[in-house]
Amino acid sequence: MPAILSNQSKRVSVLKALGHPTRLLITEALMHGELCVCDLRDLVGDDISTVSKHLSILRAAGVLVSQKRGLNVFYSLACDCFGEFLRCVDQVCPPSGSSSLKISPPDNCC
Amino acid sequence: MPAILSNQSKRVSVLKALGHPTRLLITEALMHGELCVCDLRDLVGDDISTVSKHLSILRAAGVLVSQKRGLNVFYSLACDCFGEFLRCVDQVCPPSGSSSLKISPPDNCC
DNA sequence: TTAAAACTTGGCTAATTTGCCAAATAGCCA
DNA sequence: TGGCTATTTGGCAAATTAGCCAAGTTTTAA
Repeated sequence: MPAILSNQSKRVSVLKALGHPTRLLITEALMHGELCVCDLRDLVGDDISTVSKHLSILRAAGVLVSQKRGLNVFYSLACDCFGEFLRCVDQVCPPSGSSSLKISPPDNCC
Repeated sequence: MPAILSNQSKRVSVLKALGHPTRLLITEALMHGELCVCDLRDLVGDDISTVSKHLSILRAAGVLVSQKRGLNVFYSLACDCFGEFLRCVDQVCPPSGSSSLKISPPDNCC
């Protein structure tokens, strides 16, 4: 991976990293504070090597940071704005109906 | 696809839909107003069937809505908050260095 | 040192996603 | 109607991603 990513590529990395159920779950869990890899493995239930790979994707995207203490590696959110971010995601939302043609002006959204 | 998606699944759909360079490009282009499929094909340069599939992913995720007028189908953002959303994405960002261990408190982020 | 625990990495197969071409559909106009 | 344009859908091969096991690394502690 190149050291310098365009702003566009950075955005895509962040979005892609978070666009996976396990990785979103992990990231949401970390809103309450740092956790080590085995805590997260217990949370998601996958093999620990799978969890570790998810974590490295999130860290490479800049969503998480890690800190090694003793035998454990603790992961935490790289910034505090993740809650607001999720609210933003929820606002980019489907209008109450389905995903069909626009009929009325966007309703409950934003 | 089930009619009712959990909030979690909806978030993942939105993030996954936007986590692709072409789809992010399309969505950003639509911040300036609606465009039809062939406008978007000219913008991204892929085959029109590829563009159409990207658009249906974005629509299924609720990011875009479409409106057919005559021969054309015009796509536009489902809500106005996409600019703010992008600002949010940019805040969930890598600290200036690389993706390594946490050394100093998160700096330029948030 | 040896062992053990906590992670990460390598390697592999299965599943998913991408993107093209060709064919189908829908709407407009002569 | 028939032809033309715009778009969607089906189907396929190539590329990417996911997730498991096994092996390697790092740190602690006996």
